[in-house]
Amino acid sequence: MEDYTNLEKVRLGKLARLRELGIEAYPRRVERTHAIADATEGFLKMENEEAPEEITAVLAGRIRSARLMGKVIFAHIEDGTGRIQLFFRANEIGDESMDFFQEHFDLGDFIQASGTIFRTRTGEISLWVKTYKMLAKAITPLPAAKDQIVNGEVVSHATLSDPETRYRQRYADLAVNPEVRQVFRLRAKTIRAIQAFLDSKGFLEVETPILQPIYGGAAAQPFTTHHNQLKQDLYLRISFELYLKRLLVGGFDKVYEIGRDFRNEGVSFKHNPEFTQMEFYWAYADYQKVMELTEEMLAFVVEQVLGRKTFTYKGQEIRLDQPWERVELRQGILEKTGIDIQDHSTAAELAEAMQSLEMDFNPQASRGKLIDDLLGHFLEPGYIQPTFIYNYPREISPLAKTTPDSTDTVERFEGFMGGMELCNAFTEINDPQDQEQRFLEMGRSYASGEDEHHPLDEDYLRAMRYGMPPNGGFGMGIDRLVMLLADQPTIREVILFPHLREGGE
RNA sequence: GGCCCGCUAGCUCAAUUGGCAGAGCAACUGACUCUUAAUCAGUAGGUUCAAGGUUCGAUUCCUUGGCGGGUCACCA
Repeated sequence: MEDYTNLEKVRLGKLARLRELGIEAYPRRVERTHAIADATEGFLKMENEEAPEEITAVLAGRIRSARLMGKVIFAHIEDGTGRIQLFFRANEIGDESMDFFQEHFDLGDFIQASGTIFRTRTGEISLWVKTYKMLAKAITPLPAAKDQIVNGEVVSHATLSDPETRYRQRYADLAVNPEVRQVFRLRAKTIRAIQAFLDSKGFLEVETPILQPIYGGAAAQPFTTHHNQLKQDLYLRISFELYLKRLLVGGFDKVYEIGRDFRNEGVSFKHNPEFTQMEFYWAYADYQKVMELTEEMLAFVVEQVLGRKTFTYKGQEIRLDQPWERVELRQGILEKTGIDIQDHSTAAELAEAMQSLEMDFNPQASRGKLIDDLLGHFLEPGYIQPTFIYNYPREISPLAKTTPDSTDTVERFEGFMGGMELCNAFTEINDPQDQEQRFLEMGRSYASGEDEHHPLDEDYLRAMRYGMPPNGGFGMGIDRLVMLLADQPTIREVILFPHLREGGE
């Protein structure tokens, strides 16, 4: 058992005294009649009536502040719906009951209090307490215990700000930082809005395996695990793509999934080892149609979540009330670097041309990879307003169809916003022989690297041989979208329990 | 993985050139019958991330390690 701090020992002493008195500090049952917000709302309604009647309520919540003034006590309690002031006065409840509160209750404890709702002389809606009882004794003090409500906004005067403690003890962070709770409400709303949009367009939400015998659909290192009974190695999925497209073969024309992907790679402000992705696949559509749907979807989601079609991210206004910028990748690179990738058909030539640029790159990289590097370095950070970059190198897009007039460019686009890649989509390959060829090419290029081999998904090819409708596919990082909407600088602020290295305490 | 920065009381932070480790809030004792960062008086609270080194003396300087943050690299 871990050592208790002095502050905790004091509270354990209070807990022990409660037990000596035969008082249950963690009772099973609560007699609450109103959520705090409901009680407040009811009082406001009643106040405006001709013949107001007294509102009696039993409220429950966590004690967030207490002002002990001898014969009178003010305290604020908070539940999931809001905050209200409790008012205790010796005249009503007696000295003994006043002392009992002062001796046994601390900030952070959960309390039940019954009484009538009224306004104090300063106008604050409060509960005039007649009886009260302990609901749960807190042993450890909450880290930030001082805040104030000014014009309905909570102003913290002492706050939990150390990021490590905030992420490791998210419960404490959430308990004391209401704006953090707000981020996760916004996150839930965002996901609901995406579902509402896709549902309204006739998409079916499905669930596909997270434990997969073969991983695929993206370029990433997987996490591996093992099924003991079956003596089988398994991978945590790195994308949903190949399973969702199997469903198109099965006759579902429009499917989507929102769920967790796992990538065994570096961690950064925009990368967490597990992250939430949304992918949809749309039969009889191509990447142009997907682009249009993307515009419509994001405008809808932003409006649903924020109530308007513009928002501010890192101090810049981002507008979803107009069509996205559309830039062909080749043109974009030409404009920003002066290099026309069309003029450099091999990796060596392109690398040569890139020597003059102020940028580090691996001269051994493939042509596609170099083009992607140029995009990431010179274009991506500048796309604050919603922008589609389209027509990508074939060799970094093994699941996308080529454009009609080219053998090395594919019908693919990525969407950018706030200087970040947000989504990725293409006209999907549905020719099984083309797909097999692409897999084999990827296999070769991986084999030339050393540690990585990309397994060939034979079952996926078998599915495609049964006939797959032409389709457009789409993937979007939900965490990044939430970062944008909640104006948060790192992915850790939008994931409840972000990954941290073990230990540290 | 490289580089830079940080780690001091429960929380937020100080500490001069290397010279007795401090403040506000929280806690404890007391006063106070409409306060709201309540106020007032008093008390207590520390393995300064860890280990080692230099020194008469280390929160401070050096080495190694841990964790976090930033950044670069990696991430078709």
